[in-house]
Amino acid sequence: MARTHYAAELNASHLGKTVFVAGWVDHRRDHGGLIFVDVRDRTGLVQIVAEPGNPGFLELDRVRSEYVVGIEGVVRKRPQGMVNPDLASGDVEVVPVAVTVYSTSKTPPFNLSEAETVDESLRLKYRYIDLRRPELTRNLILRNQSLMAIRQFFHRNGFLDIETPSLARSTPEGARDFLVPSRTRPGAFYALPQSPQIFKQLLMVGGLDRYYQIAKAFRDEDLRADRQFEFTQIDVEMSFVDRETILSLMEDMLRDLFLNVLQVELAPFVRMTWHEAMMQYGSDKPDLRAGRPLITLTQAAKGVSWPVLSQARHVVGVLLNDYKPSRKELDQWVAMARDDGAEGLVWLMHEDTGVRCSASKWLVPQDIQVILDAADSKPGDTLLILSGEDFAVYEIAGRLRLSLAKQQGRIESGWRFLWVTEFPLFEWSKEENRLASAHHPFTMPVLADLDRLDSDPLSVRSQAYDVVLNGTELASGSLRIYQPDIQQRIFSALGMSAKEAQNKFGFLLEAFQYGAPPHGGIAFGLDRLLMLMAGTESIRDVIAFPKTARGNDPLMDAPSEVSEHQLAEVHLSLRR
RNA sequence: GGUCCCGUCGGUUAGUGGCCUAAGCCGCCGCGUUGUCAGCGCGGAGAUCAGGGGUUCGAAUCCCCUCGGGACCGCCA
Repeated sequence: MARTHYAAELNASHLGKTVFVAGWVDHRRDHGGLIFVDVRDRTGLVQIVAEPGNPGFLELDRVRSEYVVGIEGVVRKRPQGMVNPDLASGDVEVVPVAVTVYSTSKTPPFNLSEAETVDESLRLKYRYIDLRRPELTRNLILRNQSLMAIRQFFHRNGFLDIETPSLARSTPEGARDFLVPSRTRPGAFYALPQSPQIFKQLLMVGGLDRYYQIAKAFRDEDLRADRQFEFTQIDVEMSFVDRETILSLMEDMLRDLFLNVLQVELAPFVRMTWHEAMMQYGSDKPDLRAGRPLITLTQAAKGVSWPVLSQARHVVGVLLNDYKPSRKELDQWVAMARDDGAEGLVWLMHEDTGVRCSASKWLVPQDIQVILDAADSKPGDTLLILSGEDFAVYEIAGRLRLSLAKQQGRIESGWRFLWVTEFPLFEWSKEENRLASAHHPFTMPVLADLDRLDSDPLSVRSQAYDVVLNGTELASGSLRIYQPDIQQRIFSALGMSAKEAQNKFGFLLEAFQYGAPPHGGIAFGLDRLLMLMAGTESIRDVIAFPKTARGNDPLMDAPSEVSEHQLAEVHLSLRR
């Protein structure tokens, strides 16, 4: 006999029907003459009840937690007062006609009901048990619903789902590659793609026009709560479009996703340039939920008598509306700012009767008034001020703003999406002592900035954009370079000789000589997006079989050693 | 590569130099229980205190190393 209903589907509409439910024993309650068994499947629970003389009584008497059972039985209404409002099927129960025990189970290594507190590596080792928990089951169902909605959206909009290789070529720039030794070409290696970036650009040259893929990407960098070695991207590329078309389409995609899966209507996304984001939030991924933006006080401070403020190139304020901190908190914040690299932190407590200020020795009342006015501070507010020569004071102020909001529970709820645009094209790599691409080397510069490519490359803006949600970077994209000459100039700005560029990206430069369309795209971190949608703290909660923070898989015990024979086949020997 | 935290019955916690023959709760096993749903009652089993080395009359407890786990910094175009 086969399953006729899922557990949580059963309700008063099935009264009197004979059904077949199957699943795992969640819990057994034995009253001697009366046995209750909760059967669990991926939808939830249903209660089975049997009295002595019931044809399934002896089987139900011997089942234990996590046994696998199939129950044919009749749905009946629970007696008066015995309804369980916490269960979807709580109005009814099933009286067995026949009970089959398919599998027994050893005592589970941890209690499913208190798994939240159990060491995660143990749960990963027994992931197949952990997955039976409603929370994880729900996350994987959410993942499936999301994938379906996303695929349908792209299908409706004329995109082609095209697969790209997992065995690719190692490329310079970017993250550390996962290498795969070649058997057929001794001493050579494939690399697992850090993203399908180059392939999707070649698809545009190939005329496929609108491409998307739910693709695995691989980066051999240290893991974090929101980072795994391998992760899933929603990868998109389009030809013959302007930036606006891409941004509004992707906004539609997310709106469609949230409406379909979470029944949430998203507000239009906020837009700001990278420069605005840095000035207002000290971050390229602002969390708009964490209170008001930073306040630039540089101009106002010019007039005060204290050189620490008046002479500083940057003076930034964090205003806490209607908050009166304790002395201990103030000291803690000063220490926090110092630890973060600030030279100091000045605080002003704006009270009805006057102002208390940590720098009252140096600031006359008139100075203080000028600053409070510039910050639009009202009595009851507290103003924190950082100053310095380096633009980094904005970043320090931004982190302070965020951690204070968290500390004080001032993070608002909601889905605060925004676009950050016009990122710098380059950033300075201290490690390699050269320019590096901020996004990737195929990003189109703002053409008006191109004449500064040699004289002031760090000021060159790019036509790149990010989607940010609640302080998390969800997606990154750009219009791409499709002109070989511009691409060559970028490579050389990155310190790559023409010969080197030819050697590493010759195939791409060559492709662009055979008719490259203008194109651009974006890639979303699907796991992070799902993590936020599921309301969890780690992307491991939305991945069926994740790895630990050190990149181990406790379930398969990967990575593992391999035999000498296997090594020899791929022409490797281990260094001692 | 770095900083910090953690490792005690199957799970989760207590124990921070002698009172530890290592305690509680959940789970497990046995008996009893006809309306439970975190079932209840009674009884029982279960721990070389992650591993190794050291200090000490004496170590779960202090020190060192290794292994494993977590968070963060670096890194993640």
